[in-house]
Amino acid sequence: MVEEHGRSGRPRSERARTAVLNAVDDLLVEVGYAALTMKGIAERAGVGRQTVYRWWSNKAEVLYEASAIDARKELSVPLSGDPARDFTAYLDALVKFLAHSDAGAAYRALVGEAQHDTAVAALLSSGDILGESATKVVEPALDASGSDLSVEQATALLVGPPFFHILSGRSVESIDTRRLAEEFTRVLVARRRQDRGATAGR
Amino acid sequence: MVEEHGRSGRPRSERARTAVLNAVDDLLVEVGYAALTMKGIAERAGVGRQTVYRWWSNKAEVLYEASAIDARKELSVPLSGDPARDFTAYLDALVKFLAHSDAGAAYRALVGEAQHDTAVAALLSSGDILGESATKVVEPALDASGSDLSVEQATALLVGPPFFHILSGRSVESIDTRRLAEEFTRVLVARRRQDRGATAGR
Amino acid sequence: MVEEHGRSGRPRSERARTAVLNAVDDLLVEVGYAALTMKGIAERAGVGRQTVYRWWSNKAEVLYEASAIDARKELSVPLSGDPARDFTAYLDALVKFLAHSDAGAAYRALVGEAQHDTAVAALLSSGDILGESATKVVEPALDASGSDLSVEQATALLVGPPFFHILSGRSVESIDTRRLAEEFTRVLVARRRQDRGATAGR
Amino acid sequence: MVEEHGRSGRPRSERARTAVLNAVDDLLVEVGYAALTMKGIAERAGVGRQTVYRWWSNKAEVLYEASAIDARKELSVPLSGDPARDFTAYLDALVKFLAHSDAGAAYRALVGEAQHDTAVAALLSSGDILGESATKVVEPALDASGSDLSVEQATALLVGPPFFHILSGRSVESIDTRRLAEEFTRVLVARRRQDRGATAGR
DNA sequence: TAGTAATCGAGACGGTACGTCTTGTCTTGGA
DNA sequence: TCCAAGACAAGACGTACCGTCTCGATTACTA
Repeated sequence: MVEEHGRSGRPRSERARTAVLNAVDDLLVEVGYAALTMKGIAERAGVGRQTVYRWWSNKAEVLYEASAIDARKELSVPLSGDPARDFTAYLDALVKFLAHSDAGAAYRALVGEAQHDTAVAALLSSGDILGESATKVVEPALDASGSDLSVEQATALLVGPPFFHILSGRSVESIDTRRLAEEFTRVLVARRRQDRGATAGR
Repeated sequence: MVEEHGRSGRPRSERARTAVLNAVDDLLVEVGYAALTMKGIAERAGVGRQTVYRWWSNKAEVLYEASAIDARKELSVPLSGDPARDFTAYLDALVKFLAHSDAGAAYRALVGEAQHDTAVAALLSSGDILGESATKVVEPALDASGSDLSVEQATALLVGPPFFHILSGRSVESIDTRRLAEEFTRVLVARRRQDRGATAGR
Repeated sequence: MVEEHGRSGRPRSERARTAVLNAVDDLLVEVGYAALTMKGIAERAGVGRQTVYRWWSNKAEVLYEASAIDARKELSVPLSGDPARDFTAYLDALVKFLAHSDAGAAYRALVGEAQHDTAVAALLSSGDILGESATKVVEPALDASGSDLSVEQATALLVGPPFFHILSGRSVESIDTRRLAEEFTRVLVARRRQDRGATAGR
Repeated sequence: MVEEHGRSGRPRSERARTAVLNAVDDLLVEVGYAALTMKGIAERAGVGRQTVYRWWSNKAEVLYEASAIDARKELSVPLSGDPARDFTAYLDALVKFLAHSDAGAAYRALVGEAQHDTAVAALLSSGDILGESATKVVEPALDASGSDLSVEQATALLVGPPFFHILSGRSVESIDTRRLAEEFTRVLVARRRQDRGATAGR
């Protein structure tokens, strides 16, 4: 990929860009999301404030760019071919991400902000980190199962319970990922067995 | 319970209290959570700022007190005795609450804030609105089903999918509450049929 | 003197009155005039705020009542009959009062406040502490000298120089009270010698 | 002197500076010193509060900068060479300044504040407006007279009486500047006549 | 090689919420 | 009627951050 920018003028400083992203990473851990400010980011990065505003319009955007790669990495699990095993592995990764990782804390903060800031909501929708990662695990099994659930519905069934558990402040220890994976598997399979019958009334 | 206040001194003004709660209700709808400020609340209520700070330590507390009653009311559904029907009714109420009501918008904002503010997290935990309302619907059916799921696990299975769907910004229309209720019912029942067998490997 | 008050009702509490005056005395020394507040006075005195406001309308009034007696005492010097000696004694007392005593600090603060608060100005005029004390020393000598200066003019000549010196922040050490007394004496005497002559042109 | 600012960064706005100084001038006349607030100054000047605080630490500093130039101008009198005439002219200017001018009201307020605020006291000492202006009139005559009074002592003798008169709230009309100038002249001269003699006892 | 133009760091700008403080008034129960 | 306690509406305090702006100083591409 060739280096290209709007024609002439000084090119964007890669040094400044990475300094900002690192500063956000550090500050999120040190002071938390609430105390994270554009001013603080710029000062920590040793960068002018205008430079931050030039490339990101608010702290959510910086944070998103700074944590999205880590998030995707942490939510990526190798597929074994055994659905139940893969679901369990994914749920383990998901719980670890949401409840214990820095990138997960950033993600939770962004989801929180998105509840009352449409710009942040759009940002999160543009790269649906949780949805994409879950889809990779769910889609193959869903196709094989013959279930009539949409991928979206299926991922919500898989991701929803632990997501709710953690975001609503319940204890992480009481999440039984193996059991959740089992129940999810059963839902997919059950659907196949009842092709003609139970859902006829709908 | 007798009206009692710390012995001497002017008693708390009920007029001021309700003015503040009403102001918060109004302002949330008018300007949104982000633009909701303690200063703005006080001014709208025609109340001194000190008076607001005296009884609530931040906007989350005021908002919680102002919306909790509405929230509980909106999430309360009469039980018919037919689990599947009750689950559907509850999920309908839940979706309507989370996605369309003012109290639900307040609740989502508070859940968001709780992700990076432990005080708000504690506040929400102190009166677990979603958990309590779901428990009323889930517990009777769970007891009758003989399933070994804990109430907490079961409510997460019921509430999690739509909760995730809405908070992660997916379209509300694609939520099929009847289908979710069905699957949830199946999970409870399935467990009973397999008392000896499927879960033995755990 | 008989205890009298407006007819019926609870009589004024002498305990509260002295507690307030003592509190003001203490607080002036401890925190200074700027940090002296009606609230602070009431709390320090263990008295309701309304009680303070009932009897004094602002901190200047309380301070005036609390320090006027001390002030008068500190500025009262016994007359010897020798004008120069009496003037020196008075000036010594004046300098000590203005520059070093607590009552003097209170007086200076009140004079300061009087520059932009007519209520305080009226309060100070009502009991002209400096004028009265100076008059006691100046008037006898003035009468004896036969000078045509008014008492007011003469006191200003005596009190003015050290008053200006201290209130304008000059070093107290450079005040030579003996010399000031001498010059003042000379002014009184000189006037007599020139009854016919120098002032004819006026 | 070259315009220099700390190297980089946006330079100080002269527009904001003069707007603040003008606002203070106006507000002092309109609302008085007591009701003069940093908030009010900023709003009147159409300037952010931070901008005011950035360059002046309290209202006294702003007021000092805003009125010092006027004060110096009002207290500057041309010298005729005739001491008595110059003293009278100076005293007239002084009385007019202290009792009737806006800059004088500001000065009196600052002197008042200085009685209980060491920062203001230091500010006034740093540019001794009254002392400097008086010195210009006193020093030449003092040198010529051969009196052993220090300049400081002599200025206190000249300035003190009207200063005391006005700041202690006495009527301005009863100040006889011609007479005060005469007496002051006499003090200087008297000293010369008694080089050997009267002061020997000291 | 000079000119053009967008970048960079720094930091002042107008604006506004923060949470605290004091003001002077009011409303209790008790003396 | 007074008193202590303390809540009330009002509004200034000094600080923090917002997003914009204006500097001088780089750093490329373009002519």
